[in-house]
Amino acid sequence: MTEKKQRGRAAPDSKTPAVTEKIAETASADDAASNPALKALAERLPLWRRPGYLVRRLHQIHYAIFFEECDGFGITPVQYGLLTILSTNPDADQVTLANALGIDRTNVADVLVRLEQRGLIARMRSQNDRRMVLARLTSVGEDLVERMHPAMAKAQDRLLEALGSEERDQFLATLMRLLEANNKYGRATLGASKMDHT
Amino acid sequence: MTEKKQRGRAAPDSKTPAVTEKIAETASADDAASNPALKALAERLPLWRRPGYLVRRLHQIHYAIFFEECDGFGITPVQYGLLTILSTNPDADQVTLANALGIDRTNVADVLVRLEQRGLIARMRSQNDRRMVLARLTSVGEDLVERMHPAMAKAQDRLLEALGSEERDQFLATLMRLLEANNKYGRATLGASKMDHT
DNA sequence: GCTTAATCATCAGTGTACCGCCTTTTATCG
DNA sequence: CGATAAAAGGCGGTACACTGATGATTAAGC
Repeated sequence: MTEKKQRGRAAPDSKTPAVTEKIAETASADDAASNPALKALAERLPLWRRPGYLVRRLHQIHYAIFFEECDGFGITPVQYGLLTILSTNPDADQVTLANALGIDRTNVADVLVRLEQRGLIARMRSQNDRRMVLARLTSVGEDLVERMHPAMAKAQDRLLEALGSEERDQFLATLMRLLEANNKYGRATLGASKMDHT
Repeated sequence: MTEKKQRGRAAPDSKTPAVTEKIAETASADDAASNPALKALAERLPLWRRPGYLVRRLHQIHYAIFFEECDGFGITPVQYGLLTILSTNPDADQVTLANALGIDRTNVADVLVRLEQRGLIARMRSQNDRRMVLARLTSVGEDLVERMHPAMAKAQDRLLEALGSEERDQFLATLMRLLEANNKYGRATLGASKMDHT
């Protein structure tokens, strides 16, 4: 029955099993509530033991902390990441930026539009290769990157402040190891190592 | 022109410097490219050393792996998380679900609508408290939770398969520690511990 | 009982993130 | 040189994630 993809990922024709009949509020409803097989499954691998779930939660917490520290700048973590890359790699095209940031190229375009509207970056077609649109910081953008850096750094610190320095280092090392081992997923393959981040 | 909020989030009045003037494509552009102060900042705390950035990347990788393993089911990680909670807590209202999942209540409503359209859950107003909308799995939903569980579990394993068992345990322990220490962010305060997840 | 406050759901709006398809431009091959 | 392939950007669509505001219902205080 295929059930197709979800989440914009493909799914040009998500018809799904075509079941829309409401449950009868009667009969089997109660069995449903206490299905022992399901309970056993959920207990064997509960939410809070699924690494993917934990990582998603931590990601959201970082967002919250970031906004707490960086309120007033009106910049999101992704936007600041993009600005950071532009600060060391001016005149980068969107594919390069996507690889460096590890996000999708269409998403990079979206973010760039917002940053351009705010006057933080400027975009123009490359003269060498007229397919490419190059982006660079404006002086306003440079200024903002600099002024906002302490707040951003504070947010990074706060995310891990519950850990001892040893555990923190270990955690970061493991994170980097995982990223390196899985650096093949998504439309953007994370080519950060190709840039001068050394 | 105020530049409004970002990302819907707070910032009740983040007016930011209110700059929208485009750069003149002339003059100071080249200085921008090689601003030494910015380069120093970026080198002091590059992207790949920012825990928030690393966590975001890992989160995305989990998504990619999840879809690889669970393709054909058309279920996202969040959707499966919600179904998992419903499998042990039938007839939960949306606020309870939001707290258990650690996501926003409006988001829970969105996800529930999609799951209902696919016939995996049923929703109805509570008779005791007519403000609440209760959700429960349909038999189709129960079936899917069960059939999909191995693929989901495989995705969880694959995320950490690059680690040795000791490092994996350490990583999970640290993740849980961080979540516990930061269990106060976001509109959902993560009341998972209040539910029967033990 | 009536006013007020709290709670739950929903709507509108913004931002991130991804996919598939299409057009333009460049590179490549015969 | 002309056809074809490859690369870059853009568009439309879907799913998450959260804020703020509004309306309905319940609970609390008088």
